[in-house]
Amino acid sequence: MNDKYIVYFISKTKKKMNNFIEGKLKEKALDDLVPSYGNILTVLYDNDGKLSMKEIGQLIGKDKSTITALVNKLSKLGYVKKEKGKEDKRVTYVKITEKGKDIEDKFNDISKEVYSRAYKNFSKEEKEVLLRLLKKLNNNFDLD
Amino acid sequence: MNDKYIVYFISKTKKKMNNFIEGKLKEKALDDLVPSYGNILTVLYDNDGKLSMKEIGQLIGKDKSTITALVNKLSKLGYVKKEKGKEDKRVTYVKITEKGKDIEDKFNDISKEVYSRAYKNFSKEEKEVLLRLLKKLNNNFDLD
DNA sequence: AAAATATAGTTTTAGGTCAAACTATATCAT
DNA sequence: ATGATATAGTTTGACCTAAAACTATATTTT
Repeated sequence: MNDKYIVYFISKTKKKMNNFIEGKLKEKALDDLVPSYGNILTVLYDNDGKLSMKEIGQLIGKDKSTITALVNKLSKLGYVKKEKGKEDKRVTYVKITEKGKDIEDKFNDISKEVYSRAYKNFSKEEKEVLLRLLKKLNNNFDLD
Repeated sequence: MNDKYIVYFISKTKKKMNNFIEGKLKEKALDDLVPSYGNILTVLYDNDGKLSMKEIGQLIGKDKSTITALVNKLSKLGYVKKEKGKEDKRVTYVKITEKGKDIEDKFNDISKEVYSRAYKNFSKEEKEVLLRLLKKLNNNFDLD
């Protein structure tokens, strides 16, 4: 087993996690949603149902133009709505709708399923080590 | 630090690795290439410069239609050429060209830079643990 | 041997993602 | 205060990726 597999495994794992989440969304009849939309709903749930476009981008780590595309889609589907800021008119706030709130439980279930699948057969210690080393790996690519 | 960050970190790390490789490709004046093309060249270098489309797909973990697109691009750029199989006419072989061979050294350099950056400040033991746990994580998403 | 099935690859179509150029608004410098 | 700069978002265009439908060839079944 060679060092070079790190890139391969990261990439492969990411794809598998995504596929897993997609499958769960289908199971729960949320088939108009895909994982990236889920990310946005999740950060909204975690932040009183309201965030600016920029904040969403920072929280889910995607480019602002991507956020525009995703939020517009989510808005068209009725899960969120956009609202111009009153103090600062450059800002656009994204607010969760009733329809969006209605599926929060399903999302939490999926989250739990993802993490329990991910950490199957992991001891508490292994979980901590993996997360610590992964964070370190991630930080290594920040230098200059 | 919460369990749920595992998905975020995997995803973030993947993107950063990709950006890093892209930067290196630009540095070395290989700006007509992007990381996914690099993967194909790398597996060709590792396999006597000749593989079928299907084998490439299995080795780099991408769908066959993606392989068609990438190999066609690489072929248009002159780094590889396609050749119909003689025994089995369904098979298409991809062979590396002289131009493709010429940049092998640069690729190996980039590989080394990626791994040494990834494992900066990692002890030998930490490397092994990370790879082992990552592999386990990856396998967990295979179950049924 | 003919029909059914499997396999390799391509085409089509669609979606996520980002960089760059752009618009609108806000803040800063002088 | 006004011109320069910064910031929030959008638009456009490009690329990677994959699913589904399709073509061509090979293998298996009967």
